[in-house]
Amino acid sequence: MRLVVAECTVTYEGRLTSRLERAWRLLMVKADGCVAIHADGGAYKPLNWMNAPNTLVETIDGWRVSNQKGESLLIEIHQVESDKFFELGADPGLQKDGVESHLQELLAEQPEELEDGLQLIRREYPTEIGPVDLLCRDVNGVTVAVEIKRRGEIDGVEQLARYLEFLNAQPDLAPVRGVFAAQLIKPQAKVLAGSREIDCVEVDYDVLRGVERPQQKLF
Amino acid sequence: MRLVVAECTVTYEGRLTSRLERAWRLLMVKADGCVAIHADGGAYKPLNWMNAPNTLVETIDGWRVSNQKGESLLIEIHQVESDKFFELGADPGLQKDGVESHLQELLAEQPEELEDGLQLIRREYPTEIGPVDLLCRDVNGVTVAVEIKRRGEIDGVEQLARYLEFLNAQPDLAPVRGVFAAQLIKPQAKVLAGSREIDCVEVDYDVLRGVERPQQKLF
DNA sequence: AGGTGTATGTCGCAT
DNA sequence: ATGCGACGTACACCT
Repeated sequence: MRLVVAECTVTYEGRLTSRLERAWRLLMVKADGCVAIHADGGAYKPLNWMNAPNTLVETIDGWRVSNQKGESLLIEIHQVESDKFFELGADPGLQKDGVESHLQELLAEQPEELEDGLQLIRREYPTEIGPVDLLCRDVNGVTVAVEIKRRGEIDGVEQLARYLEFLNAQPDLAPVRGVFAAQLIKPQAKVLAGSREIDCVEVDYDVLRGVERPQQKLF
Repeated sequence: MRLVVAECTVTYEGRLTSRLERAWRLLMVKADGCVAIHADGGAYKPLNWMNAPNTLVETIDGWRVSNQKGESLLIEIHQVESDKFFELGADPGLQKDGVESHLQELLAEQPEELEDGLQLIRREYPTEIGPVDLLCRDVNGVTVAVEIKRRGEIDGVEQLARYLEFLNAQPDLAPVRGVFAAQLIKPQAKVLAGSREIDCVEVDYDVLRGVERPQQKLF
């Protein structure tokens, strides 16, 4: 990894056009060739960047980074305060303990947390337009399609509506109604769900875990 | 900006749990206090980070970064190769050109670039499910909802279809038809738009700017 | 502070 | 390659 602290002026031309006026910034070049220009603030996102693969040409005036997609980053370098190279080696990578898939597991085990008497028919029920998170049967014997999101927004409701349209076209399943489940459902998503006659349920991840492993809550 | 190259082991607990095994990485601390941990590859996104505002406590073993939302980043530092501080000063900021808002401004001024005789009723017309980019009236007096994207993809068509559904439920506006405008519209989006009876218009940003400021193009 | 829409989103996975 | 969904999305803008 090469780290350069320099006073620079930058122009990006590609998916949009942007310009950075003359100032001191950090230029980062990683082993894969990607380039990022960081200011001293504004969170982790760089002001400008160019992902790998790209071509970096170093001239007397600065750097010209370009790629095959027609994007280009022109870095005019006026003064350099530091220019260092570090050999970091490969990274073992980030291990995540997921939340999204876990939520689906928990609700598949405890569908009655969504609605009294709800019983699981199948998880990841396959359809031509994609898998339905949970297919269930309610207390009246009616089929229920459940879409699960960590955060419930409009596009999740749309997704469920498409599934319902598809499932209701199958005589052996119809009628099928929908339940939209998420840890938090946004107002606009609730409005759209209401207009599509889809029920909304907000679920608490910690409660679900407690239901799953009640012994953790007893003492 | 403080740049530390160190061999470290990292644990993040917050919106999820994650772990980085022992390896050499770059630790970046910006003036606003935000912390980012970069590997030597994998684009501009850091492996882990903590946005400002937060609290950084430095101990003999490493750093503990935490915030008020209950997130924490534990950086165990085993070896340090470099630890440098640079005073970069404030950044004049990134100037962008060619994003959706500009396109919307230009088309609001020149709706006839979308369709002959089209007249603007209102920009950002509010509905319960979100603002319609442009609400217009066509040469026959029919209401037209315009959705503008930089790049026209399926979800943009879906968005417009939702607006049309809601607008057509209002007797004082109905019937409302849709126009989907973008610099480039993907084939699938065109197909979907066609099936929803939504017109597609590809607009040229440079031409729109020329229409707005013709004197710039004359010489 | 909270809600909503945009992003040079990025990233991963399936087709 | 393209499409699609998730992301600790981040971020600006508005109420």
